[in-house]
Amino acid sequence: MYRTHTCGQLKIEDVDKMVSLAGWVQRSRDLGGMTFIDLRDRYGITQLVFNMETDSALCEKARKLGREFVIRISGKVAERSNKNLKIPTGEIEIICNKFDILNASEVPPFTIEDETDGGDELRMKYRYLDLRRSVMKKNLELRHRMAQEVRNYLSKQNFLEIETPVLIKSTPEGARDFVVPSRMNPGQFYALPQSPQTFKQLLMVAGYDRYFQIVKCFRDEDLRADRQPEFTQIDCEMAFVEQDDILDTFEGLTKNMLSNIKGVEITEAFPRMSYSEALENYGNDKPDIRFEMTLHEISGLVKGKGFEVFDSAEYVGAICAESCSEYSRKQVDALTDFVKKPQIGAKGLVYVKCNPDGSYKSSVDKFFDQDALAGWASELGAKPGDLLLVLAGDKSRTLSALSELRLEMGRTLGLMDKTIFAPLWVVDFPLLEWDEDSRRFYAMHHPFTSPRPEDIELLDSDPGKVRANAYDLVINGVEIGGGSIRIHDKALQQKMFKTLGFAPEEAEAQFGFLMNAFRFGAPPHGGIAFGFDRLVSLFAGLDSIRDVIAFPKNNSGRDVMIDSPAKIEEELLKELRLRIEQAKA
RNA sequence: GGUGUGGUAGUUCAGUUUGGUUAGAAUAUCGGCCUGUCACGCCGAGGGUCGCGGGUUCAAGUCCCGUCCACACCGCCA
Repeated sequence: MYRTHTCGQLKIEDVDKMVSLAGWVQRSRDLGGMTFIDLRDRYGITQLVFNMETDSALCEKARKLGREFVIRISGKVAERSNKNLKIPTGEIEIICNKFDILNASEVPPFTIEDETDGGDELRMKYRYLDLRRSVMKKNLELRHRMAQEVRNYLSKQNFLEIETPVLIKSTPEGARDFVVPSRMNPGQFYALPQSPQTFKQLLMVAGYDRYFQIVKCFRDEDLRADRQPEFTQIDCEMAFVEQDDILDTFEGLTKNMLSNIKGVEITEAFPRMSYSEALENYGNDKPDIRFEMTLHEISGLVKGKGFEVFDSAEYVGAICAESCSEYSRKQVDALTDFVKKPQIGAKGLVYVKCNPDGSYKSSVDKFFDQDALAGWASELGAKPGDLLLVLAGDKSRTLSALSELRLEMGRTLGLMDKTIFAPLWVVDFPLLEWDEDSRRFYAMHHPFTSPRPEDIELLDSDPGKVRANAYDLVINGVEIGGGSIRIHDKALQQKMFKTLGFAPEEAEAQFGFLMNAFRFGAPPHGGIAFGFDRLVSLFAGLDSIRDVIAFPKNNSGRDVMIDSPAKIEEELLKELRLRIEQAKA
């Protein structure tokens, strides 16, 4: 037996017990006459003590132990004369009488501490060392507990966890697929699922009316801090339900998780906001409602005063930053630079300082008198001491720039408290999105999303106006999940494919399996999927999902630890009947 | 595909604006001293392809061009 206890286990009650422990040398403090060693395992840290007077040979040996050596020790638990109340085992130490080095360690390339000196790249390359740090351990423990909580909650609600295949087929629409060549079927490829979408719908047809799965999904698109090529979803589907049934069920799940994991009790119902409301008031479809500072259109108030920028703009909108009227020239310039960044894309920024004395000072005083500016302030509900920030231009770009500006101000003013959770449902998404490049409509959610019944007739006349039975769960400005009521009728599904520009044969070839299933009694159904990595990182208070994934990939989709993706043997290519076309020099 | 930031000791960074002596700090490592430390302390030492390639110059970490890598973002992500 390697050990009798773990390094987080022994307490003052265990004094005088003879124990053995195994773990890693976290740090040693060599005082000459005696040496202390912190021994670490998954469960904690226990201090070992070696004394020259008691056993000089053993103590000498202990002095030579380096960081991250794996050792096994035995000794007697003793009460410390100087207690360390900062750690759970700080009242005791082990007076060692024997130890073995199970494995020595080279000096690690970075320190294994909460505040490590290692940069991201190095931590990724030696991920197994990074994961030894207790902050990373906490993240993975949180992830585990959250997964358990999901399984418990949904199982109690009669959901069945059913696995779906990973080798499936590529379909048009949506993200790029990762593909896997088939050796037994030369020239043909499997695709990895972007989500188990069609399979869970087929499970509904099969009568498994409540399905869930914590499942890997794959999308071959460019990455971000919150996007990995492979990521995990809490994927669900329910039959014989309407939108409210799904929202209620997953609102329950979310509240339960917040309560049991974070100790955050939310008693009232999550607010529901339409997609168009979200755009008008927040400038995007995933509003962070931890703070107000909503967008206000003031086009009507500003036109026709001879200020060309406003007169020629499709949309003029503003936000009100509370208590910022004392902003210096430098601070306003910094905000102007912020909105003029290419990613934001505004041409400039107009400000109005609502001075504490009730007067107004703006960058457009030449065109607007005090009364006009007072009118703007009143529209935005601004008080003396506030600062109005105004952007103008074409509507969609200006809304999104105002949204970015609002978030920037929220960050600056400290309004984004990570311990507050502000969830809401965004509903009534458009069914379709026009794409200018390919001159056709695309499904905003996916091609199986049901239009709202009252909008179905618009499918022929004005497809862009059709609203979908689709919904997103947004928490603190992060899109945590989304779903929809699906089409369960063959004719409507065919009509949908037609609107998306699929020829009937094409639709049949790509999605015939689903439409065939709809011929045999498909129940009304719908579902939702939560981004599990995002949910965990939100609960952990992190901005990147990489720290809640044991072995993530970098910005370019590479795993720098195992160095993948990588070339494969010529022999293997041959077997797969694949030839690599060399990139042009 | 694009925009921005960065790449200097094992590591994290300063130094680059304005080219000029032997490229610094912290931390880690190694050696010495130290019997109650817990981020131990004190003394000392070693440690550099300034990402890579080219150019300008008497002289390049510093200026110019190219390139690679990392990170953040835009496009993209049903």
